[in-house]
Order: sequence, then C-alpha cells, then structure tokens
Amino acid sequence: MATIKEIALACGVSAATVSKALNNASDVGADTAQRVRNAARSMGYFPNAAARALKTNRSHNIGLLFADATNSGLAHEFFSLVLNSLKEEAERHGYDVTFISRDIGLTNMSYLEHCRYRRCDGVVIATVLDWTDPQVTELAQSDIPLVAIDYVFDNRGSVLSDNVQGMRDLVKYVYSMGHRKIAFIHGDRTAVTKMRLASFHRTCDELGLKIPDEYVIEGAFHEPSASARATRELLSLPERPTCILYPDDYSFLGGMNEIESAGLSIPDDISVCGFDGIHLSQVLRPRLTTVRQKTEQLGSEASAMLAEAIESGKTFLPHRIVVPCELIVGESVKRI
Amino acid sequence: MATIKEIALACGVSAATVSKALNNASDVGADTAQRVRNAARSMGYFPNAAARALKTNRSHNIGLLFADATNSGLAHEFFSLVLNSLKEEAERHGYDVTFISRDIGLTNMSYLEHCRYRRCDGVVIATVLDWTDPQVTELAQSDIPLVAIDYVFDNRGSVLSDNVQGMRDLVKYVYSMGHRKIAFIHGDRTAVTKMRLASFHRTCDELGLKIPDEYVIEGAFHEPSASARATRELLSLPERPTCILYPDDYSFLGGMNEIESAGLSIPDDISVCGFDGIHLSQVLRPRLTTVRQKTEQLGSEASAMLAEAIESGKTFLPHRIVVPCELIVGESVKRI
DNA sequence: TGAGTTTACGAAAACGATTAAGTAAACACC
DNA sequence: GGTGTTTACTTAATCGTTTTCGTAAACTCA
Repeated sequence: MATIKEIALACGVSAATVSKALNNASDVGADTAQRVRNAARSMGYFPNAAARALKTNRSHNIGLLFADATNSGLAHEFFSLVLNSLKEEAERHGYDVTFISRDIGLTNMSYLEHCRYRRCDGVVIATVLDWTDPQVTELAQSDIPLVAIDYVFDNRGSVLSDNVQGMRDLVKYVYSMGHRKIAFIHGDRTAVTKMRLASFHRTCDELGLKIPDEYVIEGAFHEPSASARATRELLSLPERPTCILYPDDYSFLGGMNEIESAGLSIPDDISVCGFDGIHLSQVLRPRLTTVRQKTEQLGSEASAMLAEAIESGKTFLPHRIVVPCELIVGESVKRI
Repeated sequence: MATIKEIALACGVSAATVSKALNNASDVGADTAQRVRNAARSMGYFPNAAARALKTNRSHNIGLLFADATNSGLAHEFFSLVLNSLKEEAERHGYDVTFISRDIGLTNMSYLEHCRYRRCDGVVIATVLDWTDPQVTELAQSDIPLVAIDYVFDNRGSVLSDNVQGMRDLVKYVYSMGHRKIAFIHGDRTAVTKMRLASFHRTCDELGLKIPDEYVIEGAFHEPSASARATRELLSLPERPTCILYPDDYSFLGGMNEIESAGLSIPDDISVCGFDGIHLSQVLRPRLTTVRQKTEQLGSEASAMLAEAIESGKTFLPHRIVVPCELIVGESVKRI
C-alpha cells in the first residue's frame, strides 16, 4: 500500500536509500536505516511482490505439481499431509506455493510455460499421473530448480520415502510372527510399486521364503475395489495365504469388507497389513499393522532442498534424501 | 522468455502494437495482429506475470485461506475436494491459486498483508479455525474481493452447503424408516454445527418427536475418538437410541468401533448415519447412509463467484449461493 | 594541509508490460 | 481539393522496485 517512494518522502531520503535500508545493505547509516525501518513499519509498508519479481527475476514463489486426477491426488491423505508440510516449510523460507497446471485460462500452456509465466523460482513435483509425460520431462530438463518426491530425475534433487526399507521391515515382522504364506497385493505400475515389489521379493528370498506367483497380485493405490477383487482371488486359492499385504491403508478397506463377508475374522483367521500409516489405519479395529511414511519430513525436506537449490543458484543439485519409514505394529497380524 | 520487445523487433513494429495485438485491442490491423500472434507463438512468448501485475495492478492470482491446523484442514477429504474443484475452476477463469498464511519468511504478516504483498485479486476463505479471529475479520473488511465457503460475512459473497436441508432430509428419512429415538452427536461449536443442530431440532419438532437432552451430545468433526466417547455414553443410557447421527463420515469410525466392541451389529441392533458423503462412506460395509455435500460444486461456485466479483470491479458482492445436499441411502439404517 | 580512503547517500536506468496521447496516412465526402 | 474522420501505428510515461555508478562530505595520516 505504502510504497518506497512515500517512505522516502516521509523520511527525507531517496528511494534508493529506503530500498537499501530495508534490505540491510551495507552502505546506509545506522540511524537512517533505523528511521526508515520505523517509518516503514508505521506506514504499513510491504514490498510489492510484482515489482520486486520484475526487477530481481525472483518471485519467491514455488510451483507445485500435483496430479490432476481426482481419484488419487489431493484426496489421498498421504499427499495432503505432504503438501501441508511442504507449504509450511516453504513459507518458513519465504516462499509461497502456487499450483502449477496446464491449460490455465483459455490458452493452453505446458507445465513449463506455466512456471515461466509465474516466474516460479523452483518447482516441486509431488505426484503426477505419468512421470514419462513429455510435459513432465520437459520441466525436468529445464533450467528451473526442481525437486521430485518419490522419484529420481537425472541430475535433479529428490526426496524419497524409503519404501525398500519399509517393505523389508514389514515382511520381516510378518515373518517373525510366524507367517510363511505371505501374499502381496501391490499398487499399479509406478516407480513406488516397483521399489516395494523388488523389496518384497528380495526380503522373501533372504528369508528363504518361496512365494508362489498367485500370491502376488496387481491392485491399485487408493482403490478399495481393486483390493477387494484381489482379496477374493486370494481367498479362493486352494492354499490360502495366512497374511495379506495391501497396497495402502485406504485400499485395504476393500479387502476388509471381502474378508468379513467371507465370514473370516482379522487377525484370527487371516492377518493383514497396510502401508502409509495414515490416521485411518489407527482408527480401524483391529488397529492396522502398517508402515508409516513420514509425510511431514518428506514435505519439509523437499522445500528445504528446493530453497537451497534456489539460493545457491545451482539449478542442478542432484541431492538425494532418503526418509526412513517406520513400522507401526497394530493388532492385525496374529502370531502363528 | 521471449519478451514483447523481441517480438516487436522481429515483426518490425513497436512494443505497443505487439501488446495490443496480443490483447485483441481494436486499433491494430488484422494482418499485423496475425503476424504478431504467429511470431509470439513461434517464439514461445508468454507474458511476464510480474510485469503485467505491476502495471495493471491485477495479479491473476487468488489467495486461498485454509485452516492452519493439521488435524482437520487439508487432511479432511471434504476440504481436499473443495480445494481441488476450486483450483480447477479458478484456472478456467485464468487465475492461479496461492496459499495465504501468516508469518511467511521471517517477517510476520497478517493474512491481509500477505494478500497485499502478493497482490491477490481476490481471496477464498475455505476454512479457518476461528471465524472471529481478528486477522480473518480484518481480511473480510478489507477492499479485496472475497468469497467465503460455508460462512456468511456481512456484505460478502458466500457459497453455502445446505446443511439445513441436508439434515432435514436425513432426519425425515430416518423417521420414515420407523425410528423415533434418534440421537445426534454433533460437531464442535462452529457455524456449520449450529445450522445442523438447529435443523435437527426443528425437523424433530415438525415430526412431533420429543428428543431427550441426553440424545444430543457434543462430539468433534473428523475425530473418531470424540465420536467413540459420545457413542459410549449413548449406549449406556437406560433407554438407548435406535439410530445415531454422527458429525461426519470419518468420525463415525470411532462410533463404529464402539458399537462393534459392545457386541452390537449395524444396522440390526442399531442404525447409524454419517454426514459428508466422502468416498469412505461408500466403501464401508454396511454402506453408510449419509448426506453428500457437493464439494465440486462448492469449490467451483466459489471460484466463479470470486472471478465475477473481481471482473465486475465490485468488491462487495453479497451474493449467496446455496448448494443442496444429497441424501445417500446406504444400508446402515434398518426399517423398524 | 593535502592526498587518499571511507562512509553515506542520491541520480538514473532498468525489469517487461500497458496505455494515454500523439501522428501520419488513408479515406470519405461535398 | 480541402476538411474531417478513420485507421493503424508509435512515442513515451508509468507501475514499484533494485542496483550500478557517481559524488560530496568526513575521516585518516604523514
């Protein structure tokens, strides 16, 4: 509202001096600086972000790429929580968060164009439908600082939830409870699924478990119906698994219904595990044994890393932070 | 990337002409306009949002005020879905969405200051902890176009979910199924709760139902534990209700656990209803009878209304849109 | 005291767009 | 053909900052 010029006028100095005083530049007298700052405060001054962005070519704004699809994306508590901590940490560093999408207004821009239009200082890619989407790779190959969550782009920063360790801990725990016939309903074919699947097989190998092919079924993240279908398949096998691992806590609900309507009880007749450790998992009875992903840390590390990339001026900062998962032992796995 | 000047140079015209051609101004020749537009496209031109904002004093950005608290807010599917449609509709109108918060960076700004700093063209208040927070009222009394969701500020636009009608439909339905002893666990003391509570009582009156005081208990939105506690109270009453209405679908989970661990079955021993109609409600077995709030419509109406307020230049646009709720009949209410 | 250095400030250009006002050419019209 | 009106452009100012460069005053020191 008040501008630098008005402050300059009020203080009897030039606009340049005001700007410098406000930015703690070295060549301003201590008393003048103080006077200016006082005036700025009392006149309710805040810098005009647009003017500053125009001049400095820095918007103090970071773009956030979130899946466009409605079924997953924002509705998924995992992502909501990541977004929340991402936003808070970004703000702590002085950045605002703006959603990036294609096709804003009438014109259709690509993700990259949208970022340029808004002069985003950096971008966090939290989740997209397809990481090989040309528009996504275009963005990843641009000169905009970028951090991806749960994905690795060449030469780019990434924050990864340690799905491999999480899955290993889960399988080992289930094994330690005496289970040998362990089934795994995995998510749709994404990078995360690949990691969990690989970790599942490797851990079973280490434990000397032979897992029959029928025990590993494709489901889908956040889709109870897919888990329901897969659960039906598993329950109808001649040799039923004693424990089923689900793609995620939410989609487990589909399996839960299926198990109950088959007249079976959890965990007495069959044991189950989720993944994610969202609030829901600890509200269900029996409490779900699951793997908690540290959403707060994923989000805040991503923001911090991006801020560092922006401020260091190094567009390409191939840092990689791996955030451990945490096994949550509930009551859904029975010792046998 | 490419600027207007570069296009001007390439086309052999002045920057002003380029600007006008790109903005479909009247005083540009048809052929020149075409030439300019072609050049702009081929040179990958996109306007510099900062420069434009500086000059026009319009940022094409709307601020979004979302609760700071973590327990509800973004993690609640209701708000996630509202946010999602809000964002999509805003983008359709050419606006980006930026989160507004206090205390960005080191400085601590108020919500209003944050909006001014970012030169937001308008603000949507989706949910806050406390609508009487001085910072919120300051914003509501400012000259920034504003639309609130599920709240009414004097002289401001608002989009309201018809909680009154939703609750009435629900109670009438439950009544029509033969229930007379209907309990209501309501949410914490918010505007929404007040509406539902009032509608509950009025509808019961209309139906000639006398609801004992013990049947109306305070719970909390999105908090299964509160619903669990309230459910315990209700189940221990000498005269148990035959149907319990919960604050929302999610918090019902707490009640569900309590009912099951009391050895009761839904809906044979006791009927239950939720509110919200989130995905979860239709995944549970039995499917929950609930009231769906049209989140997509709430979000998109809010964006559309705000866009209109901005574009009409009328800061104060006391429109009020009421979005009806929809009764979803599940299997959780038994005919008695 | 005079030359060199430091300190504290100001003047002015620039970022990339928009827009009011000005102008030259083309056209209309009797 | 002169006058008036369109049409199609250009010039230049402006939005609110930042930043480079310049400079006057003050200080240092032999």
